[in-house]
Amino acid sequence: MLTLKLITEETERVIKGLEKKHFPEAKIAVEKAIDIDKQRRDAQTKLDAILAESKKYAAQIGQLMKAGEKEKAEAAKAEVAKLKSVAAELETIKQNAENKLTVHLCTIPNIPYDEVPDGISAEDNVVVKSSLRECKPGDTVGNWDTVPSNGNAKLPHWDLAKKYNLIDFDLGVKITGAGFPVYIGKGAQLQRALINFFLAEANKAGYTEIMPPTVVNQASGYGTGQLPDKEGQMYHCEVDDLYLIPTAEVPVTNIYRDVILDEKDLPVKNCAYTQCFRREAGSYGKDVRGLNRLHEFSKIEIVRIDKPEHSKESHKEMLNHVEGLLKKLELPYRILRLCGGDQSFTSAICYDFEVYSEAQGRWLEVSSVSNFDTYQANRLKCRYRNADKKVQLCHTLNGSALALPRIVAAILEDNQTEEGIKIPAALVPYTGFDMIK
RNA sequence: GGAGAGAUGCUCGAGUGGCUGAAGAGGCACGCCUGGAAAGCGUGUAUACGUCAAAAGCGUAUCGGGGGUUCGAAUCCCCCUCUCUCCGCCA
Repeated sequence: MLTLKLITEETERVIKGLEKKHFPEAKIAVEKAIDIDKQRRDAQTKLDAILAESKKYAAQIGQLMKAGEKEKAEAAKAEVAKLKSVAAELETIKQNAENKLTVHLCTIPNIPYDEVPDGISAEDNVVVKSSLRECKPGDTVGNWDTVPSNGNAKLPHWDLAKKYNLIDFDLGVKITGAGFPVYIGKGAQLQRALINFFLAEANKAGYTEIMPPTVVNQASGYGTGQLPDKEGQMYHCEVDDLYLIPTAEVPVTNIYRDVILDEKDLPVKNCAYTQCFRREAGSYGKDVRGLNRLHEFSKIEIVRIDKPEHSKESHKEMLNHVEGLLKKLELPYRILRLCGGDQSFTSAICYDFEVYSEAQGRWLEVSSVSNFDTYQANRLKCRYRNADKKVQLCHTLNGSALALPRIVAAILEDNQTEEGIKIPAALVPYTGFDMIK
């Protein structure tokens, strides 16, 4: 959530930012936050004064009792009793205001950086780079050319998966349900190879590998912002009140919940492979066929915690890392800078990576690399002590590097030949085979 | 799952109702001392919120979390969480 300091000190900038994100009634929301905060502070100021007074009485009573002045002590007790009833009232007001404020702040999204382009929908996202052609300023998803055919990509991956017996979607339905595919033989090996490849690349780039739990408690869900609003998107184990993680971001970022880091420990660079679970309630149709949208999938996530003045540099490094992966996999890709309206609730700036699937005739999103500025850290209470010993909020960043299913889809579709499916050279040391026949 | 013990600051550890945000030790930082270092000596060493234009200062809260008793709680009571020991079960 946004800090109150930012909202009260830079109100206009916050409102403008929210408008860029096409958040409805930005001004009202901001004013409401300021108003509740004022109620909160008023209550605390009054409450503190009363508590201070009753503390003084309490100390006096102690002295009087020792001195044996019972009557005076009783009189003081009566005074405290009066103060206490007022204090209880103020305490309730303060608590209510605090709760209301937190709930309200959770409904206000992060504000975008200046570099974030204006725009409402995915059509307005700016294409900043592509492996297919030079990009000019002003290139957007909406005015992007159609991709020329490479001539050999005919079958979509769900047909290829069947043809080469790599993935059995029906078997997944039998065992669990739609969206839980069963990977078989070389299909399974390809998964394992990709996981190892992505982890090895991340390790090379200096990320510390973490293997976290894939089930988390409520506090963690709140920490990274999945709760309360995206509750319906997570699988919930009700008996134990635990949630299956939708991304490794949740457990890995929550390592730093309620933590004060030392400046010398920054940037923190972690990576993690986990299975990810998403209910994807309400998404059906052709866009979700095959591997395009699953309830369970594998993903390698990179997470960084950094000091504010270095986070943009960190973000750049993450973008380069992800781009490097796509280059090594020889997949046609493009990088989008998301516009204000299409950006996620919590990010200050976000780049999406898409790979082109010729057989499907569409771009598939394979990674999102975001800088959350202090938005997530504020909720997490992830802070660091700077050189002046002052405690301040960190910046948090994360990105997929990478999510497997759509990468698998693209590898299968884009590399299909008469002889079989060619495995990208960089991956062969990990698969142990260079063709799927 | 059953029985018992416990949870105090960066760490260890004292504290069973009254200036205790918390003794003492260690660590760390800074200063003195030294040719340099060690030792020694001195000083400092939580967070949040409020107040203030701001800093200083001051106020309030916090001894696993929540609630209660009391004029007053780290200390007493209740609930929860976690850790340890023993038993049971088990990859």
